[in-house]
Amino acid sequence: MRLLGGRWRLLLVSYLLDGPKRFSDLRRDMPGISQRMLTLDLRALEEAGFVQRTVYPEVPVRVEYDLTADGDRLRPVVDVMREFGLWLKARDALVAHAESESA
Amino acid sequence: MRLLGGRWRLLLVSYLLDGPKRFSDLRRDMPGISQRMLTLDLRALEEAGFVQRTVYPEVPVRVEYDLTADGDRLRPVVDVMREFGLWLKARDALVAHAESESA
DNA sequence: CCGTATCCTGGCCGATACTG
DNA sequence: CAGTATCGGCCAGGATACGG
Repeated sequence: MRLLGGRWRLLLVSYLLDGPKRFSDLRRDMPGISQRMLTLDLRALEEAGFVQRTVYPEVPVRVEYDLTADGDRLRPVVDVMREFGLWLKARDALVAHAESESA
Repeated sequence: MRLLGGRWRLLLVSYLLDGPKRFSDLRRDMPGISQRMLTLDLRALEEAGFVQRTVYPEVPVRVEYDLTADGDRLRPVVDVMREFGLWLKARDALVAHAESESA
């Protein structure tokens, strides 16, 4: 939980599971995240050995983020969390519907 | 993550998966948690419909916490997190060992 | 035994401005 | 394009004391 407990990290990993992404790709995928948090979370995942950062010295510069083999170990975690999240959303929608019926 | 992101909640659920527990049982199981956080997290899980709280009006009073059917849906989440946590711990132990060798 | 009330601290996180 | 620097709000979480 210390590693994954942040608001964005697991979501970030879930996008990287699809393949390498550029910084701007991730910003687009995650509307609402600040540049600062994206950087901080990427750095934390990099230090933990889950993300590989590659800089291509072009102009303008291109930076790619990719999961390492260790990072790919997060796939089952992401999958089960995603499944649970969907179920939870469906359940709460049902509850809300039932309440509007009785009202 | 909003629901489960706290430091203790998933651990709390993992203990409740074994069966109903009393407040004092949970305090024993989770050394380091404050009475305050235990209460707050139990209340949050109760409000979310994952935990059933039962008060037995004896003297002294006995209170039991049990997972609901919905709460039991967290079992796969707990399982996968536990597995990942164990793997991570083993990996970091290996890394620490390798570093002490090279030093 | 099972809490609540109160106070306090650290760090998550966002907003904004600036740079190679 | 891909960041860094700085400031500040807010809230999770801990410590302590008290109550039914």
